[in-house]
Amino acid sequence: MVSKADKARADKGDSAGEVDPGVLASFIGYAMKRAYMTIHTDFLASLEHLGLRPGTFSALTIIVDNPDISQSQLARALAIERSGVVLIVDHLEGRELIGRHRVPGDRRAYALRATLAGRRLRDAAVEAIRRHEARVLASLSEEEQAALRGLLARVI
Amino acid sequence: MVSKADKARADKGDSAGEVDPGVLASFIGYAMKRAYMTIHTDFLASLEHLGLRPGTFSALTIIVDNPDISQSQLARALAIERSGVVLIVDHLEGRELIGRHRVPGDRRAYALRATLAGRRLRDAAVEAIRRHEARVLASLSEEEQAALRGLLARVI
DNA sequence: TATTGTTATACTCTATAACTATA
DNA sequence: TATAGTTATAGAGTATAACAATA
Repeated sequence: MVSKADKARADKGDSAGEVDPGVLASFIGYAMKRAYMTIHTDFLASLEHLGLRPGTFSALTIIVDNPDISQSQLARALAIERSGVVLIVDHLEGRELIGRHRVPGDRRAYALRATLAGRRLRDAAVEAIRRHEARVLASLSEEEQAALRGLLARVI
Repeated sequence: MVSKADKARADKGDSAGEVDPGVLASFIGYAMKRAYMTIHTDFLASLEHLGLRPGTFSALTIIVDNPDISQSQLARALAIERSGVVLIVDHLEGRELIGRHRVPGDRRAYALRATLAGRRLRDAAVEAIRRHEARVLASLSEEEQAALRGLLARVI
């Protein structure tokens, strides 16, 4: 059965669903991208109220879990260039979420450490992300989530 | 046993592996991002010799599979703004991979159609991507690839 | 009034290269 | 010579807003 709205859209050649994904649908990478984008959009929204973006959250949580990490080590952990880390660390330091401390014995490097406010914000973000993941993966059972996790790990 | 190189790195605090992923490792979204990035990097490399990027490839293959699609429809299919489509279509048209044809009865819109060269380049890209996927998913059996595909579809 | 395509503009993320100070 | 951090700059991708032509 074709609804009036469907017919109107079909007549105008204007339905989003009418576009054939074609060969794209046969690529597992296409499904991966769509799933990633779906999750990522909700992920962004779930962190927005805390003033965090993916890059700032990742950096903050790694610093919390690795006290006295250097900027170069952080760059490798985030898989970005050191020049990019400077901007993120500037931002986090400006918000007093982390501090740049001197390293005894190497005056080139900084030892990055989260402040109390930084640890608290990280914990709040983790809670927000747990709620986000529960929301986004609601259609999968515990077993299926574990299976997905395992398959993704095998790809990496 | 600790190798000389490992010891040197440990002494310098310089091993990439020494950074604790911490709570990040407990997020399925983190595994998804890493798997997506791994695949995406190889995907980019697999299209480079054809002069295609993800955006230009996606647009080209959708145009091939949907002759006479409009730019607005293409924008919805790619989930980007119409202004972005203009640039991609300009590029593909400049390389004579597609043509902008007039639509009888609506002088506002274009009907996009791939040229012979466009269809051939699309087919070559599909072959390159099939090789890329075989490479990237080599660690998974056919059944596991199907399982991954199904789980990703459920997330979308 | 609404839609199609277009232009101008800006923002985010990331990379490259050159620089300084230290090692 | 090599490394840690910094700065300046540029590129890709995308978004927003305003516009002309057409519906």
